[in-house]
Amino acid sequence: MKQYISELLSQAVEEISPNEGAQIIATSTFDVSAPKPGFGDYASNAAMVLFKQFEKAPASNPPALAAMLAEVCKKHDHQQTFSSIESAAGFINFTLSPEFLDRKLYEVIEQGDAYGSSNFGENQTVIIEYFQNNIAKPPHVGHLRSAVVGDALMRIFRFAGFKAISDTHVGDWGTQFGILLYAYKTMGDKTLVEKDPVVELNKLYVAMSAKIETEPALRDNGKAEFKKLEQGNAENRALWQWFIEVSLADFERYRILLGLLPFDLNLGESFYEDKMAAVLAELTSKDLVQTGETGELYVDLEEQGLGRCILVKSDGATTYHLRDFATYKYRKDEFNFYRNTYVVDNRQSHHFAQLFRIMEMAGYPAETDSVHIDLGFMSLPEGPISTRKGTIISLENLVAEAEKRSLAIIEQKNPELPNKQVIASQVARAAIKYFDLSHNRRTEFVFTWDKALSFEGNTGPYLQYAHARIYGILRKVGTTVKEHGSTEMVALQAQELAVLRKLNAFPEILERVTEEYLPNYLCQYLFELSQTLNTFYEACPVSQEPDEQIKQQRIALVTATAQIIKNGLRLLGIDAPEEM
RNA sequence: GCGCCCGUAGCUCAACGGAUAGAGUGAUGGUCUUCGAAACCAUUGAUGGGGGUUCGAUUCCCUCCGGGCGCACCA
Repeated sequence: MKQYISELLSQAVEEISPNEGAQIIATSTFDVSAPKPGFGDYASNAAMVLFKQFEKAPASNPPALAAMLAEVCKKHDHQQTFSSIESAAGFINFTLSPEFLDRKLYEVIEQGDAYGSSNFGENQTVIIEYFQNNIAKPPHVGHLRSAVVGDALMRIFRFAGFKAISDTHVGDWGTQFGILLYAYKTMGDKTLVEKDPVVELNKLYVAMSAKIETEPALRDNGKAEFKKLEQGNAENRALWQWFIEVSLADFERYRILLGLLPFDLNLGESFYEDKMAAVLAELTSKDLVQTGETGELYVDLEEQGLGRCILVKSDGATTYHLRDFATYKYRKDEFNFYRNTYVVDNRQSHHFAQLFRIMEMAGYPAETDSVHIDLGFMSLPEGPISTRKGTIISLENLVAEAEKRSLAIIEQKNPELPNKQVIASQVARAAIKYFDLSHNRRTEFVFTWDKALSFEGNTGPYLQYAHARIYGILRKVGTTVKEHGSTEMVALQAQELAVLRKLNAFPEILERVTEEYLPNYLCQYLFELSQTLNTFYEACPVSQEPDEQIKQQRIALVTATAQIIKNGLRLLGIDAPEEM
């Protein structure tokens, strides 16, 4: 639609100014965007932007030019897509006609679950790395954002015609595993660990970290254990393998608990173990690597304000930087990606800036083909989340608490509901996930139970409720939508038009999400759609509407709305129950 | 010291350089014998300070104030 409007406008400019028009269109850009309510469905700033480009302006000022352009556009809108094209304060506002919106309505119904999907992505590959868990650490509420944002992006990118590939990039390598090995060997109890592996291993790691704090020399023992692991020591390898096994099984449990898509790849950092030497050699051959005072190898980025980036420590062990270089290269070679993305909190911005910069210096287009989808990180009222200090809220507790609260509400509001448990868990997950998804992903926020588990206002359950109410109506009327054109179109109420306008915007919203990696746009849209819908049926009866034609039209309207809410929620990884 | 992010209503958050800065929550008042009150309606209230660029700035630039994060051998 924006494309169509741009063409109308370009054509109009050329017509108004036969001499300069074509040239100006070729060299300038103007916007077509969705304005605030009251200014039509689309608005363009073409008149204001283009006015000063003219040597001999066809009008005396931008508003006058806007008026001229609006007139010409109207003349060329042969399909009568718009009921009005008007200029106001220099803008040109396009209002979609009820006939167009009505056709759109049936398009939604016909396409059903596929409505909003596109081949926008042209099957290009997008790698999305998220939910980066560490071996031997239970995921907690701080991992939630990466998980739900990454999961939503996966779904949205696939829907938009990209080939999206997920990778958890499991943390299974590095000094911390040396520390864990050292802890297990000196303090571990095998039978205890076998009972509840991840929790017990985490306890060991926490305990050793505390010891190191008071006795820093112990750290070297941990580093030595990692060195042994890296050099292939059999005992360390076996233990490490065991840690990975139990941890991966545990992560799978969490994935299901949160209702996330299965992961395509779980390539741990250790996967790149044999791929680091080649990258190091490549960077060295490109003259990027220097040797430091104690023998460490690094890339100097001081001049670019990015400090130094250590690749190999003075004890010969590799760093995660080097592993990330190998990761980039592996992904590039293996998948020839269009975009390589990392859904990681913004404390790692510096790391990714270094990574992308160095790859650029080595001749890869990393600063354009890779994106750090940075997240503001979550803290608790008592301060930052800290595994060491034990101030963590486990995902299990979070989900359990949410289910408890949602079940209590169901008991109170809809005690006759069948499958209460199932619905309660769908509603609970909706509340938790939507809470994270609805914030701009960069926003830092403080987690509080009551906010994260709210069921009223701009929340996941609000959207589910709007959806379930529509199904309530459809159950009541007992008929489905008649074929388009089987009844005459009747004049629409303001509230009906408001809903139709919203329906039309869905595909454009999805496009924006893929351009900016911001799922909160979709949340905002679905919330506004649901609000518009709620307002609509406060004013317009459906099942009790006496006029059969109006009734049919409204059935189509709510059916299409339910479809979009359902599609939208699905893209966010949220279930849309028909009753709740 | 250097770098990145942020500052919007009492609170929590939106706003692709665009028009009258939107929601939620809270508070107050109203709406269920009429399709589901997890809802709806009404009232309330905000861009940290100062410069600049622009026809137009919450948005871009500079500066000050305030907050968060990172910066050479953790990941």
